[in-house]
Amino acid sequence: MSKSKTRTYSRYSRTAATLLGELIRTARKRNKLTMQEVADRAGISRGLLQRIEKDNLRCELGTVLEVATIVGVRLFDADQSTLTAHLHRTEETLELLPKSIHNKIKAVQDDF
Amino acid sequence: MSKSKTRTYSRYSRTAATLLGELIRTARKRNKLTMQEVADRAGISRGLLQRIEKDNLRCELGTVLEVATIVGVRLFDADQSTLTAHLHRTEETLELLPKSIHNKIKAVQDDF
DNA sequence: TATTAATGTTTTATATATAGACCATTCTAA
DNA sequence: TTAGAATGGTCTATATATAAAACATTAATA
Repeated sequence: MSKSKTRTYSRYSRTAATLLGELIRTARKRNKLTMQEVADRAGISRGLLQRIEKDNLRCELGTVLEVATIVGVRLFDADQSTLTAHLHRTEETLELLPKSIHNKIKAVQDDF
Repeated sequence: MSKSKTRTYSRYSRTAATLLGELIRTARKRNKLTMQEVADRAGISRGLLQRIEKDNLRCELGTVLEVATIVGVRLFDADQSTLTAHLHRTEETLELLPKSIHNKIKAVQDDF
């Protein structure tokens, strides 16, 4: 259950989500696509696309990514091959890092 | 209901989600943070963070953004002020575009 | 202006993500 | 090596996102 009703998001997350939604809407219009058309291609309802282009924090990441891909908005500003290469490098880096983190001292570092 | 059980995602979306998850995991380890610690800060369960760092297509966009922010992964590779500026520009662009798209000819353009 | 399509919005039933508990396994530090 | 902690995975109840339909409003084109 939890108090998920009161879940809040940081300002950065909210701004990022709003920007992503508006980028999607702009790209859709640039491509002269109807909301219904994009929704059909993405396999989602028009209502959901509505929310994605507005306050899209409470949507599945997968559907947002799918819609973004359809209208041509690239999350990482990179094409498939670049993305794959980036992925490989990240996996190599991950190999070098410890499998698990052990924290004896509960260091509170709210520096972000 | 729909056939959501069979929902599929494009390769680009899957790669992007995997990359995002691994970037989060890498950043978390770099910051010497336990999964439990990050989950607590984000206000989510450890199990959900597990999925976010793995196959995170079926998670809320908001929680993914929140976790990314906490460990220092920036979706748009930009800080708050840059993001806000970008948002304003996008909104100005949106103003110039037509409010609605009218498509008489159902042009099928699967060029992405 | 009139007509038609696109968009905005609400409601309800349903599918599904999430929390939380639990247990197994793997890793780290002593 | 071993003890404790972190991680991986499963299960169930619940909260919530989603689809679909309906209707109102707004905008585009003839």
